[in-house]
Amino acid sequence: MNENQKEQSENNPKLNLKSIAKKWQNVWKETHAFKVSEDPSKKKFYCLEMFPYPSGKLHMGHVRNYSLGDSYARFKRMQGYNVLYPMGYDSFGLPAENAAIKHKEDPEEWTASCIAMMREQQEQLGFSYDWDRIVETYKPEYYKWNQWIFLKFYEKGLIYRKKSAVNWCPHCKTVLANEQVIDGRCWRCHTKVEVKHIEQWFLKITAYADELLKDLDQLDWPERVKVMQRNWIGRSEGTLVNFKLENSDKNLQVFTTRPDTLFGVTFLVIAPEHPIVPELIKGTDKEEEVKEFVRRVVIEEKATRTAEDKEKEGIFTGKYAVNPVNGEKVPIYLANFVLLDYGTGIVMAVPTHDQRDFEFAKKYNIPMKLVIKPKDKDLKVEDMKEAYEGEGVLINSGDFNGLDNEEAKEKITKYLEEKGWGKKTVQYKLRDWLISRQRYWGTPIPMIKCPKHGYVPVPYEDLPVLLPKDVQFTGEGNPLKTSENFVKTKCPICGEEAERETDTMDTFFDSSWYFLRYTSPREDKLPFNKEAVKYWMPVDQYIGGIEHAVLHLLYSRFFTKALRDIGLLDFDEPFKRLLTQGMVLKDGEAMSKSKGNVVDPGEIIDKYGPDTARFFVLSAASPEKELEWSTEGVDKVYKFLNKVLETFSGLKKTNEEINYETLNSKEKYILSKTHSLIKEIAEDITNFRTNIALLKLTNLTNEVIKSKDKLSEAVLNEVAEEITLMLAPFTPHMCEEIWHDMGHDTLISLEKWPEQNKNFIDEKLERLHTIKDKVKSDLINTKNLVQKKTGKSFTKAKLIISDKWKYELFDKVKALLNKTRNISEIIKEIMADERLKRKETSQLIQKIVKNPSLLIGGITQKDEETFLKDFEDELEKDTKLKIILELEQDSKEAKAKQALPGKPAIILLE
RNA sequence: GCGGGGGUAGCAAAGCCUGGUCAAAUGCGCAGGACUUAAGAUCCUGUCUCUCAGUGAGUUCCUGGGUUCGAAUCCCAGCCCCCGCACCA
Repeated sequence: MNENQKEQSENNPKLNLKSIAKKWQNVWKETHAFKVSEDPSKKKFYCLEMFPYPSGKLHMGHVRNYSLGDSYARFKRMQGYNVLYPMGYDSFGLPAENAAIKHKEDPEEWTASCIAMMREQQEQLGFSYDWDRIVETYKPEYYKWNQWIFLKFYEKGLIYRKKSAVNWCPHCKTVLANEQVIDGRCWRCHTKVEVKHIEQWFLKITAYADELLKDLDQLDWPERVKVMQRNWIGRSEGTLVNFKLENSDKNLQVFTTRPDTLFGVTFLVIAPEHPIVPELIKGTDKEEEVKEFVRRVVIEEKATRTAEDKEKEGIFTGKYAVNPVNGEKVPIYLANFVLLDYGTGIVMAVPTHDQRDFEFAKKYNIPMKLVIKPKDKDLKVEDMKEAYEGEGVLINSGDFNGLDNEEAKEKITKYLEEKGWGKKTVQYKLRDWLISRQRYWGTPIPMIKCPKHGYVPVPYEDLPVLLPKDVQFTGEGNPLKTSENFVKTKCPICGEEAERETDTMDTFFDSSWYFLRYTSPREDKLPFNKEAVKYWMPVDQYIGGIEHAVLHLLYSRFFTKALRDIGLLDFDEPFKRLLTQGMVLKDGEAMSKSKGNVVDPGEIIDKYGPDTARFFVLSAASPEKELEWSTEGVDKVYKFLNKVLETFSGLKKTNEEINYETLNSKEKYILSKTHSLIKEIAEDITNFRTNIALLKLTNLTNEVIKSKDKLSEAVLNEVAEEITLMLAPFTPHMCEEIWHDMGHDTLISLEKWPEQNKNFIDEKLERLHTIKDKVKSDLINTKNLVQKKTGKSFTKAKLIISDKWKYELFDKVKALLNKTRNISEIIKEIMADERLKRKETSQLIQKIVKNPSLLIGGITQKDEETFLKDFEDELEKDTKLKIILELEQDSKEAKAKQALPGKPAIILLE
């Protein structure tokens, strides 16, 4: 488009991608086009995007996420599904509170205004949400149900309070869940996390560890997300073994996955912060020394203690334990590499068969004992440079000698169980979910602390416990503590003076069930309406970032299971299918303010309109992969869309029946291609090959536009209509405009996906046209080349489509086909003939056998002729050469030739 | 270490599941042409190597083997890259 045209199209409101967007957004709004309700007569589809934290402005990641979701929802709607496609805001959290501290703003107002801004941008992009179902977690009508669920979980014993070492972020001034600590740092601000020992509220997610693990198998999720969850849950089977403390009747219980090495234990190691340590060393001459060690190691930050390259360090306690199976006396050590919160916090060490124990034993000169011998060689303790962790046969293991070590694991465990010295067990890495937060902007935990009755739940009828307004934001301590009205209350049991819990809930609590709320957002008797949930849930397609692989996605699964066990749900998993979309990059890096490479969606919408932004973001990369932002790419899309709008909006709606027999080959070809695509595109969208779908559509559209003069009105209208329908999920505003212009009075957004007419599909013709392009370029090349070389100019060219050896082949295959249908046999037979031994031979045979009609001419004579005629015209135009097509009339050859047109020979004539 | 995903032309990126229409879509880059006073835009063509007035030949999809009439595609082994988890006993 040149400047003039550009101006024209921008001045002409009809052709302006921006102004039509507004227009159709208003129409959708006024007609409540995307409002849905439960309709048992229709199949439902629940399409969900991870709801945003309302920071006020959309970033490209949001645009990508929602463009994917919206096109999917729109596509499903066109396929006839009753589509639930909602939006909401995860609107509790620190930024609002920080704004309050910094700028003295009211968190509620601040949040509301951020939501308003964000929503406006979402509306500008034309997403087809049912805005009547908006869910905002900071509103009492939502968080009331957080509290309700909290109380239900509490009743069920899924919530408890305990004192433990917790992760404390000094920057956010709150505790964090394990899932929120990444590499020893806060997930939000990346500050190094410290350890604090305080009493906090926990959610018993570990009660569901096994089910959370097992049910992963039934989910249609990206493998890597499932793997991350599996790792996080970290199930391992092993054995608990009791070692007697020497000169005492105390037991030291260890967890091991290698009971087969039990006879090789030469020492025990205890986590330094283990509660047994003080009594163990009390009154011994090692007491001071050990205490000093514990102080040093435990005070060290969590992050560095568990770092990979951290050197193993330990200290002997002076005490011994007794190995139950052989009565051996083994020394007890403390060491920094043993973790209190995994297993029992006490480890049996077998230096010969565990690398860590090996290193530790070397460093502290502890003896070693070999108990497993590899099958193919002998080992000697003195020669060992590292532990032998492989398979083998047991030695030095009493009655178990000679057993295969895998077998020994079971036998030894069984033996321990019989003797009462140990038992089989399962360990998880998953820890209970700490949900207390010492911050203001969250759901108040509905508990009251009575001096007499301890923690007492707030009665259901008193919900919600509202966030007070009269609080001080000082940046120090929990603001809730500053509201006397809030803190001071009466005990629900005795009516005496009591204090409210001032901790609030982790915001991940809010997001763990919001998808249920969407099904019945105004329900006021329960968190959600059971019937509505029954109709809509589970979510059929969930779309969001990978960063929630073990946070939100794990918590929501847990909530679903827990709510099921309370009797509110009757399914096990919330999200059937998950797409984790890739990041949006600029210059190979994630967009960030500090790098200054942020592209603001607002500006893009302003400049190019929403359809361009959506189309680009969907077409530039496959959804799971990273997307590199490209200004030129956006320009190209913009031009393409303008071209489509310009060309298609001049057309009329289809009212003529197409008389297929009378069509020329170009028309048949375009029809065939369009109708093939109807199915292909639907499949591509379903499988999130969105970029491929758009690529195919672009190619087809360009082809149609290019050859529109060769198409009859009926065909052009028909094809344009179908293409517009197929583009509608992606560029809905433009398509509404075109649809309307064509003379339809319906909304294209609510139209049906086009139906494939199989009669229009002609694969051979499509092939023919592919070959045509090659022939054309060959001819032009040859002409240019020859003219250059010879200095002569040519006015005529003769094309000969013939392939002598193929005819021979055809005859032979035909003869053989009477005998057998076995491809291999036919091929072998024919390959025996030297004259026919060619690269393509076997391919041709395959084709013939699969489709014997080729032998009597697959494409009709008429097709061939119309095709060639078209072709002739086109060639002449492009090459300024008169083409003489030589059709050999000998029936057999002609038929073969028609069936399989090869690359023709070119003869130029002066 | 455990687990996941990859390695395709100058680059980016399809194809692989379901082997043959694959010298391999598409985009970028590069080259040539058309249109233009020119630039831009647009359109057309080419872009592994050789050959070339004639349907051509050779060598390719990380490497090496295998299956098959036929392999980018299936199987085995190896090399390399990216990502997640990790002193979890």
